[in-house]
Amino acid sequence: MPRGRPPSHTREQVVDAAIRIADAEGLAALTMRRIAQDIGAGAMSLYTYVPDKDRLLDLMVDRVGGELVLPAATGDWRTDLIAVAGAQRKLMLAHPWLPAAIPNRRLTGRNMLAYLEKGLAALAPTGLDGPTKMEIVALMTGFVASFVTAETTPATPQEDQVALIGEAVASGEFPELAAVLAEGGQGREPGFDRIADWTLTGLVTQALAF
Amino acid sequence: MPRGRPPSHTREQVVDAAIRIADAEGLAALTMRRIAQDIGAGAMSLYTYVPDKDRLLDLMVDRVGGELVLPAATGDWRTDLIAVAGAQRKLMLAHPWLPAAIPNRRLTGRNMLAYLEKGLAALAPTGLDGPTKMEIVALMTGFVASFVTAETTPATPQEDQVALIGEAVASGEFPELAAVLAEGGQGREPGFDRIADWTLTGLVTQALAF
DNA sequence: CGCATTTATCGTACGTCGTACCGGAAATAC
DNA sequence: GTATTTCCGGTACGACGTACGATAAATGCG
Repeated sequence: MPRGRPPSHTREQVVDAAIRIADAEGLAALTMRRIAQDIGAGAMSLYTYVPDKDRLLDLMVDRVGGELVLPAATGDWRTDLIAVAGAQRKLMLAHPWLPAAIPNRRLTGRNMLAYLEKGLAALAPTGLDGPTKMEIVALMTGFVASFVTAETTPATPQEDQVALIGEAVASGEFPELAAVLAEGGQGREPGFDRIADWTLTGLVTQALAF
Repeated sequence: MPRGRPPSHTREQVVDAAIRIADAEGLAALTMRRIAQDIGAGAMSLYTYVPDKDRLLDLMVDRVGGELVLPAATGDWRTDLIAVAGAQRKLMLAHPWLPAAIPNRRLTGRNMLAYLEKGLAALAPTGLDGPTKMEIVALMTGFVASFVTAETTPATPQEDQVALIGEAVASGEFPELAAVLAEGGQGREPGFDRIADWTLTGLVTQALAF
C-alpha cells in the first residue's frame, strides 16, 4: 500500500487538460493556473504531477504522438512515406500548437520513437544507410510542420503588408514577384498531397542516385 | 525643422541592440529592459521607436535579411537555388534565433521581399507557374530553418533520453531504429550541401515532371 | 526675451507569468 | 494514539510587456 496522502489527480489528467486548452485556445493561453482551474486544483498542485511547464510540453507532444494512425505498410517506400507524412499532417491539423511545440524536443517519449520507427520502416526498402534515413525523416517532419504552420496561419493580408508589397512591386525592383502576382491564381496552389509527393519522392530519388 | 524634443536614439539603434543581444544570448534573453539598458535608455523610451516587442522582432528579421549576400545568378536553377539556400543557412548560423523568429512573420519588410525575389529569380528558368514557385521558396525556407535548428541545437543526449532509447531498443519493438543505431556512424551524415541539393533538385524535378 | 506647443524621456505601477516555499491536510505504519 | 510520508494549495517573489502621466527639451511665434 502506498503511504501518504493519495493524489487527487493523475499526470494523465493534467496532460489531457493541457492538450484540451492548447487545442481550443492556442499555446499562448496555456498557463499553469489555467490548467489547474480546468481540473479543479490549485495551481501549485500541478507540480506534484509534472516537474515544470517545459516537461509538460514534452509530455503533451509525446501524448498526441500516440494518436498517429497509419495504414499497414505496403512495402512501397513512396506510398508508405507519403502515408506517414499525411498522418502527421492530420495530427498537426488536429493540434495546431504542435508545429510550434516540436522544434527542440528530440525524442521526448515512446510515441515519438514509434513515429521515427514508422518513418524508418517506410524507408527500409530503399536500402539507404542509417544516417541518411534519419535525416530524411527529420526533414519530413520539418517540412510537414512548416506546411501546416502556413496552412493554419490565416494568411494575414494586413494593410501595411499590402501597402508594402504594392509599392515594392510598383518600384520595379521586384520583377519576378510582380510577374507572379500579375499571373494571378491561374496555376492554383499545389496542395499538400502533391507537395509531399514531390518533396519526398524527389528527395529519396536524389539520395538513391548519389 | 522638427518641433519638440529631439530623439536621443534611433530605431536602427534599438533594432541593432536587440539583434546583438539575441545573437549573443538568445531570444529568451531579449527583453525590453535589457535592450534599453544596452543603449543607455529607460525601458519605456524604446516605445518611441517601436510600437511593441512583436514589431521589433519583425524589424529584426527584416534587418538581418538585408545581410543576405548572393553570388550573381548563373541562370542554372539548380546552382542558383542551392546558392540561395546556402546563403540563408549562413545567415541563420550567424543569427541562431532567426529560425525561431521567422515562422509566422510573412513578408515583414523589403529585405524579405528581396529574398523572395531571389528565390523566384532562381526558379525562373524552370518555367514553373507562380504558385508553385512560391510554394517551393517557402518550402526551402522552412527546410533551411529546420536544418539549422537541428544543427545549432547541441544534440542534447540527456541521461533520460539515453535511457529511453536504450530500453526502447532493448524491448525489440523498434527494429528499424535498433538497426540504424547498431549500424553506427559508418554511413556518415550527409551534410547541408548534399541535403540541400537532394531536396531542391528532387523537388523541382518532380514538379517539372508533373 | 517669454510662452505655447510639440515631442521624447522614463519612473511608477498594473496585470500576468512560472514557480519556490511551507504550513496544513490526509493517508499509512507502528 | 504518534510518527511518517505524501499531496494540497495559499502566499509571495522576481521577471515580463507595457499603460499612464509627470517632466524635460526642443521649436515657433509674439
